[in-house]
Amino acid sequence: MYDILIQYITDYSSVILSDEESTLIQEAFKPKKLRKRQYLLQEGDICKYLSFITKGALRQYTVDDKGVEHIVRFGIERWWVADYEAFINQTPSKYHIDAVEDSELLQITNERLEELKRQVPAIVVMIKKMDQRSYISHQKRIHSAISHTAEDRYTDLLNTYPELIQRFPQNMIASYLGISPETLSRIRKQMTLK
Amino acid sequence: MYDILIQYITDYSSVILSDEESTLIQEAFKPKKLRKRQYLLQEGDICKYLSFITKGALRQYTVDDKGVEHIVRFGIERWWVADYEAFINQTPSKYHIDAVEDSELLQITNERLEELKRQVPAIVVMIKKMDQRSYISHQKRIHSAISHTAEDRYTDLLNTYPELIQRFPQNMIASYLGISPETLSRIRKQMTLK
DNA sequence: CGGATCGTTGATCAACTTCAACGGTCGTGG
DNA sequence: CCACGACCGTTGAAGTTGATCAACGATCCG
Repeated sequence: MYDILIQYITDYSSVILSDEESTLIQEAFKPKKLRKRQYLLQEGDICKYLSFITKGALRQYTVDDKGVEHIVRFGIERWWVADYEAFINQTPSKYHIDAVEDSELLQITNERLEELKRQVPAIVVMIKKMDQRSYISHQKRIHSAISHTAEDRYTDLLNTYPELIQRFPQNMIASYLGISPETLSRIRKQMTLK
Repeated sequence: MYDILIQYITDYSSVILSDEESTLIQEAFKPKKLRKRQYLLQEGDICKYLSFITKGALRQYTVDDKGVEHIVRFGIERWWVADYEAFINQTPSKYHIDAVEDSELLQITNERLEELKRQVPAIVVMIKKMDQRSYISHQKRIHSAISHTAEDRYTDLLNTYPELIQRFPQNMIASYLGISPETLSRIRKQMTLK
C-alpha cells in the first residue's frame, strides 16, 4: 500500500526517490483502516494526522442545528484528508470526517511531516504543488458557487470530477453542491431529457 | 511605502529582518501606482507579478456573457493580489483585476520571489503562513456558500471583514456574496428593523 | 424477511431574481 | 463652477428557482 504513496510523490515532485528516501517515507506514515461509516474525526477532536488515502472514499462535513449535513470536501484514492485548520493549529475541529466506503489510509503527524520535509526534498516540492492545486480548485469552487445556477454547478462537477459522481451517493453530491437531494434529482431528470 | 511591507513580513514570519535582508526585499519589489478604475490585469493577460497593496483597494472578478460581474476576491492595504493560477502557470488569466480606489502596490515576479525565498528565510515562513490562512478562509467561504442563506452570509462577512463592507460599494459586496444588489439592499433594511 | 436508506415525484412554499422606476450623489466636461 | 449624465442604492411588483413536506417504490444489508 505504500507504493501508491511513493508513486504519488514521484508524480507530484517529478523526482525519483532513492531507496533511503522511500524507507524514510514508509517509516513516517502509519497505516490505518476504516470501516464504512466509521469516523476519522469528529467535531471537537484535535486533528492529529494528515492522511493519504490508498483505498476507499471519505467526506468532510458539518452538521447544522437542524441536523442537515453540509459536505465541504470529498476524498478518494490518491487524495489527502484532514481538517487543515485543526491540523495546523492543533485546535478542536468544527468538522466531521468519516468513511463512505471501507478505506485504508497512511497517516503522518505535523511534526513528523516537518521532519520528513527536511529529509526528503521531494516532499517539499510535492506539498507546494498540492497547495497550489488546492488554492486554484478552491477559487474555482467559490466562483462556481457565487456565479452559477444549481444545474451549471452540477455540470461543472460532472466535467471536473466524474469519479466523485460515480463514487458517492446522490444525496451527498447534492450536499456538496449546496442543493437539496430533490433538486438534484430533478436536475438530472431535466438533463437526460436533453 | 516599503516600511508597510517590511512590517508585514516581520508580523507574519515573527522574524526581525537584518538591514541586508530589508535591502534585498526593497530591491526585489517594484512600486506601481493605479488610478481608480484602472486595470491591473485583464482577462487573457499573463499575470507577471504578485502585488502587495500598500494603499488603496482592488477587486478580482469575471464578467459573464450577460455582462454581469462576479467578484471572487477583494484586496486592501496589507493584502496580496494576483490571479494565482495565471501567476503560477504563466497562462492567460480568466479574471480581471482593477482598482476600486487610487492604489499603490509593490510588485515582484515569480522568479524574483523564488530567489528572495533563498536569500531571506523569513519570506518562506511568511508565505507558508499566508498559504495556510488563505486555505482556511477559502474553506470557510465555501462552507458559507453551500450552507447559509444570503442574510447569514452577509452577517458573516460583516463580522469577519467589516473593513471590506465600509470600503467597497454595496453592489460589489452583493456580487462577492453571490446575490443581487436589490436583495442585499432588502437584507440590510430587514436587519436595521431588528 | 424486515427495517433502513436512497432516489423519485407531486404539491406547496419561501427565497431570491428580474424588471422597472425614482431620488440622491458624485465626477466631469463645458 | 455649475449642469448634466452616470452611477448607486432603494423600493415595488411579478416571475423563477430551489426548498420543504409528504408519499412511494426499489435496493441493500443484517
